[in-house]
Amino acid sequence: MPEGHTIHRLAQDHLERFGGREVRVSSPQGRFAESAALLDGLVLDGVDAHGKHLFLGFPDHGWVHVHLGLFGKYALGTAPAPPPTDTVRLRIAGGDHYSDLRGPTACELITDGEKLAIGERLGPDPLRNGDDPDRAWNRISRSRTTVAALLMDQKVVAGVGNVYRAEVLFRHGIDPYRQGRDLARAEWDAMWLDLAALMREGVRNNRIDTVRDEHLPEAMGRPPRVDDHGGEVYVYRRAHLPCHICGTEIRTADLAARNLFWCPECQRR
DNA sequence: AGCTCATGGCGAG
DNA sequence: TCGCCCTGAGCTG
Repeated sequence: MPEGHTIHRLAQDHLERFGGREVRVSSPQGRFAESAALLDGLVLDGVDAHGKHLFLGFPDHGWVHVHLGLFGKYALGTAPAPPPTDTVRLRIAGGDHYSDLRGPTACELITDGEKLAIGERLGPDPLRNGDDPDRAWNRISRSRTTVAALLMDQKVVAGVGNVYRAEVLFRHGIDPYRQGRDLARAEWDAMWLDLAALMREGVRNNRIDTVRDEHLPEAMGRPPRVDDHGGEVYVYRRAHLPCHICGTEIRTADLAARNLFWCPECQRR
């Protein structure tokens, strides 16, 4: 489930559970074992999240940089931690809690400078207070690339993934194939604000819900539905099903090696 | 038991 | 644009 909201939630959860505490750090799977040994017994003294990147800080040892990629998952739980299975790349344990990381694209010990460099190549993140949507607008407004591709480009906006992309375009009635330079300033400003609100709710609930109350199935006189990824959405993974608003068949296509979903009626050029 | 697919991203060409 | 890396769930047989 890793889009930006997942990472910010993980940062929050790690801070609450382990922040300011000595922690046991290990790598049952082995690929992070050397670094884990360096950190074992130290105090976790800071966390940060930017887009889909998570950073766990240790005094004088820099940061553990985690990127979940497509498959990475965290399992958080209360002590006693279960016997670690051989796919746990990173286990952190302390107090009454443990955290197991499996399948990440990145789990590496990095310096302050390396952390800064990662931040510098990322666009503004709707979940970071003070991040500036103008930086994204500068890219978008000059680009012939489709809005759908721009939204997934982490150098343009950090933290948006395939679900938020599809859903925010639907909520603003924007054809995913429109070029960035054909987007109006007001449209981008509205999408940015909406992303910030949706993703904050995503952090709170630890899932993605994008359907407005008045469009929920019950309000529309339909039975409640359970979506595959666990939230209420308009178009994501709803290929060939009727649009909740207009009944038109939701379309799907490949775009930059990812599945795109949209309603051709509600989202017109 | 084996296949396919998934909310990512990187480097080679 | 393609192939590749990471893991697990949900099929199929």
